[in-house]
Amino acid sequence: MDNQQLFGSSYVDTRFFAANGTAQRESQPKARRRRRRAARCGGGDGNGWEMDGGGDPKKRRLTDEQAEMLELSFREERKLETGRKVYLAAELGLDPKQVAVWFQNRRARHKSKTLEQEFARLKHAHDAAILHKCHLENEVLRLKEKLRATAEEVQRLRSAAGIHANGGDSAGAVSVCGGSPGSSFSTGTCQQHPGFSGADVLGRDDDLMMCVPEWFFA
DNA sequence: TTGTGTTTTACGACCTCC
DNA sequence: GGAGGTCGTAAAACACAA
Repeated sequence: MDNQQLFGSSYVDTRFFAANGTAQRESQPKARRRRRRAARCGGGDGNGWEMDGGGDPKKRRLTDEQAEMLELSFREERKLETGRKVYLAAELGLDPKQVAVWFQNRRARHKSKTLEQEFARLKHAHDAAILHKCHLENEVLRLKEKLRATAEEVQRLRSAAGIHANGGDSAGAVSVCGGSPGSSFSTGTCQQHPGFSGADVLGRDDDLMMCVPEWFFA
């Protein structure tokens, strides 16, 4: 049967038929499944229906051709107006209700697949964002360590030169925490080291104190 | 052969639009 | 009110491993 004749020019884009030979099915297992079924059933019961051993007539499997034509029509237009439904039903030897149900189920499958793809895309973006965050946190730690070493070096040089802190200039001073490494970057009590201002390079002291993740102190 | 998981067909309930 | 939509679900059809 000629495809153009089957659907009418108003319902089917001939591009789909042109691609029909290589049209990719949704998945390989489905194609394999249909092939095996066709081989077993010998292509149906002669009325365009495939029923296994007198199965429930209310649950009739569509033939490959019927399914394929419905698929092509679906790709043309996902909504099913009355005219097209009646036309497809007549041409395929189906009940219009079956055509409607097939389209409903097909839309559901399409939506499910779309959601799956969207989920995968968002998950990929999320994972990438997490990775980037980790890199940034590592960079912060590296810079903080560098700052601490520099401050210690300054303190050492001052001590060597006999300069002692007098607490005069607190504005813009860099906080260097004494004691254990655990308290080095905490917001706990800190000594002020006047005369050294890293604020122009590193920003306000508070910013430095806020960037360290909690797990660093665990 | 059978148990199990997946896909397809069908239906009912409910919603929206004309 | 009727037609067609989505959503959730049942059950048949099917594939496949054990």
